Amino acid sequence: MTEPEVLNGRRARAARNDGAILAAARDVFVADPDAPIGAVARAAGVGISALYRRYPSKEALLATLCLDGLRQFVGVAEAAGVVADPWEAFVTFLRGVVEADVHSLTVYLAGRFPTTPEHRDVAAQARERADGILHRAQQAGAVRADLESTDLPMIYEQLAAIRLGTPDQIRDLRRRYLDIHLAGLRAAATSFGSLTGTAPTGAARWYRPT
Amino acid sequence: MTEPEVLNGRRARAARNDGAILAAARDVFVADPDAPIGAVARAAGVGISALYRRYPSKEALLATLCLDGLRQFVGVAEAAGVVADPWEAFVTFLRGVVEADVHSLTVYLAGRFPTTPEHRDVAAQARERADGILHRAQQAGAVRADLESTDLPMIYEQLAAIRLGTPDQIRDLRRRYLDIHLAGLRAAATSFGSLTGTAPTGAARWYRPT
DNA sequence: CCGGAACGGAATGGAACGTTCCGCTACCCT
DNA sequence: AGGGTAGCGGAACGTTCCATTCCGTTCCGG
Repeated sequence: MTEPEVLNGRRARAARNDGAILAAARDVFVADPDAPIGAVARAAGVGISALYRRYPSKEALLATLCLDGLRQFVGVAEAAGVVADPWEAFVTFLRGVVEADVHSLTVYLAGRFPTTPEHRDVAAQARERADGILHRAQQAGAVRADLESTDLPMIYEQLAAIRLGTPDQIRDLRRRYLDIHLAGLRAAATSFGSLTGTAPTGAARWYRPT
Repeated sequence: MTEPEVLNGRRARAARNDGAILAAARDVFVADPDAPIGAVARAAGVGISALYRRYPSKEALLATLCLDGLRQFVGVAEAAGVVADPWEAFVTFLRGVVEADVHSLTVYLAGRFPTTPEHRDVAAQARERADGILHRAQQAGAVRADLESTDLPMIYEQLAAIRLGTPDQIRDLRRRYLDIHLAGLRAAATSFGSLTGTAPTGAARWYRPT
């Protein structure tokens, strides 16, 4: 990059499009994983060619988006990991995941494109971080002991299913219902009764039934 | 119906198909509201003609299914309403709604066909019954007071989003996560903090963004 | 033994969508 | 100054999918 900040004209526009397309794709596919690619172009304010110049196919775009989501997930977990109080770390983590709607970018999109080893690597990292935060909170006696780590994705899934109204309303509602989940997840809530049934097995999650 | 039980031959088969088609439609559309109508025929073990003989269009079938779902919802609420203990009534009600997957038949399907006044009537009845059960539990000090009646559909929605594995596994998982919700909904859980944000407005629920 | 109710499944018509392609613009480099 | 081309908009193409229609067949009821 020679003269990075004075990029104007054609190149500048292209650089801006890079970001605009990714952001638009994120918004569109989070709202509807089956959205047509033309919708992404429209949302980004560009033509279809601008998409295909950057990604060889829809699948490639989805794969990129998903990988970004996984990395963001790891970032959220890292940020929450440094919170001193185990319960607060757990809460910060869950809020972060829900806020960034990272679940809609990862599990929701998985199964719609061929996953790469890199996806699996980052996903494994993500799982590890999340498990650490959960176990710490459980050993501190803050989170109920009968919660398993594979329960967490189910909680994201439930909150990601809230899709009512504008993005702002969605965010507020998800916060509201995360409050309810959190109240039910505290160790003290175990006195109301233990969880019935068993948590899902981890392997089953990475595909979607058609 | 002359000789109702001795119906054999053509008529008997037709009568059986009536039920088989509805049951198959229920299963198929609960699993995927966008399923093609051919999938229903296959699941029912009949040809497409058998469907179109009974329903003039896919929309009509969906409308019937939805109305059935609403009626079932009212039935569940009635059954729960007679439980003496307010908290137990509330739990019975929620468990019934989740068990029957009534939400997937009503709100999930709404917006995919033109609703009739009858739909609205039964839906209003359903809302009324549900509100009664909730308010009774709240006035008895069993359910947290900051829960609104429009929060309930959001809880169904979250649980209906759990679609992992076989129908049996789905049922078990939903029970498991309903346990967490219930723990968070008890009045005692208010001590962990009040709910943030506001419940959705009722009007917004009866359409789905495309 | 005939009329038609009930049905299976192929045929039809149309809509949606991923991808390709064509032509244009305006910037870069010499 | 001006050719070469990166970048792009959007029409066109070919395919897939699906609701609905249609036709031939079967077999009950009278």
